[in-house]
Amino acid sequence: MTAAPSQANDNRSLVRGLEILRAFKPGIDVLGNSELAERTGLPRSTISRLTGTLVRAGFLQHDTRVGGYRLHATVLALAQAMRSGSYILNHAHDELERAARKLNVNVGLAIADHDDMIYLDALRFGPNTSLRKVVSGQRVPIALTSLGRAYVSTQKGQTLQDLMQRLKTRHARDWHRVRPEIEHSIAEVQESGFCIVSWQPRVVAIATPLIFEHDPVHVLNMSLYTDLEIGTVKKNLTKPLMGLRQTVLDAISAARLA
Amino acid sequence: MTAAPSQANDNRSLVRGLEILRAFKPGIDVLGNSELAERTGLPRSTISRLTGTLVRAGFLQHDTRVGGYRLHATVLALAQAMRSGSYILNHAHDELERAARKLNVNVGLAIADHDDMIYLDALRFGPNTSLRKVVSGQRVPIALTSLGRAYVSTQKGQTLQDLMQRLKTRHARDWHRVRPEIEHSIAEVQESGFCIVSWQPRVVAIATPLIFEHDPVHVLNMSLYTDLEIGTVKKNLTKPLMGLRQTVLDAISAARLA
DNA sequence: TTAAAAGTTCCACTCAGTGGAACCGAATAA
DNA sequence: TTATTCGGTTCCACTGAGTGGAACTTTTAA
Repeated sequence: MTAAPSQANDNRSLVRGLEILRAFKPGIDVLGNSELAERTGLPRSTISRLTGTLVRAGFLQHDTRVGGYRLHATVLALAQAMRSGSYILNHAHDELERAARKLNVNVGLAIADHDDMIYLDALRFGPNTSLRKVVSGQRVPIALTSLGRAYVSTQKGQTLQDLMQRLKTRHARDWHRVRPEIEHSIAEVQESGFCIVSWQPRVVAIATPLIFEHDPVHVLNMSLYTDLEIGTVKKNLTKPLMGLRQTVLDAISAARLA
Repeated sequence: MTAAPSQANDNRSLVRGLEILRAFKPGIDVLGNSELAERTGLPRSTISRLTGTLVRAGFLQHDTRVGGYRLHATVLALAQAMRSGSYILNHAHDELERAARKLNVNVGLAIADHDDMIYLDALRFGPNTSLRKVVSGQRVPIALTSLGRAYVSTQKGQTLQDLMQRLKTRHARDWHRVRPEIEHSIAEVQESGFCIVSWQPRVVAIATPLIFEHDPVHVLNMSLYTDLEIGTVKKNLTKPLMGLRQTVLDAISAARLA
């Protein structure tokens, strides 16, 4: 998994504790001490002590049924704090929702983390179009998604080199295929401001970066299940996406003046 | 704020790092190093090192505009992992949603943390009844809410003593008023399985605890904005709440057999 | 019952982390 | 302009917090 870049003069125990937390992902709900020891490569005694601390601090809970740890609700409170503090998200949300409803497509806003993009907000429509589900916090790989590639296109110089290097090591197996795709997307963005990717069958996604002076790059996307040709989707979604992009940018710069 | 119970042989740096993260809450979006130093009582140099590590680990981001730190999207991913791993939440959610829609009231599921309850799930109806908002991760005080008091009613012996002590120190100022209220709620739950509280004007809430063998106590609640007398609300919501409670319990024990 | 696995506790060693002080740089005041 | 304050980082000598191997305990599996 994501090779921990840990280095420099980082606080060792803190990094290790956070590493333990990050070992939990959707699908990996419960982890025992020895499992954690395996994953992190740390001695069992060390893990035992750290998990103890994490439990007392309210970040993990012990599930006696299965004899392992789970994330505790404290992380929900943190997430809530994060979301409520992101003014970009706050000012964009209503517009995203409006667009999603109107066009009946999935609309998302994401930000980069390591070699993933993380959704800050995602409005999803299932097969039954009226059902709406809001997902945030989901990770998707930078290298394979429109979201991620739109992000890559905003990077340059050494940062870009480093990023590409990370992507290469993560997708070593099929880098020969992925790399030109990424480069194609970059060109696409530079030319027209967005890129289109279909990384899962029947799902087509289109994304455009939002660049702010003092904030990290955000990326906006739309996606849908469809049998249509990618070209047709492009024709249909380009204007809405770029329109939404402008709306969001306006809303935010307007909010800046208050 | 919540007096850190830190003690035992906890890993010091880890506790401190987590403490920094927990310093962010809704309304406190940005914190600089010196502000953090003040809040935590740690020397500035120590804070500086820890925040550095937290940034490199992806839990904080530096906002150059205001010269401070914000929580980073990694915590969203953690929250997502936590939610998707909570089988109680997963099996309850659809039922909560159904009930909320049908009755047009707010429905929530929460769990205890220190002297707060944290919503795992909360389906909210604004003044315009069709608008639905899903909030999770919100904290509400145990001592003042139906949610919290229903939780207190499930504790006993030393655990209860400790909890009450914590509540007392937190609400020292009006403990003389709060304490009998809590005790009233406890009696209410023991007698009829739920309690009713109105801790904000025009908001009445009713809550009932869900107890599982190997899992922490969860609490289910319903609430609404109303001008009705509390007795009327009680009459209207008791059956729905206890019904929902049973439905959820059934759904979960059914899921256990799979 | 025995064997294996998971978890905790112990303890001597040592280096990771600490925090005071000095230093830097930006913003504000004079 | 220069002085001052404030927030932040870096330095460094000190030391006890944290480490990890080994021993021990508990649980699970066979």
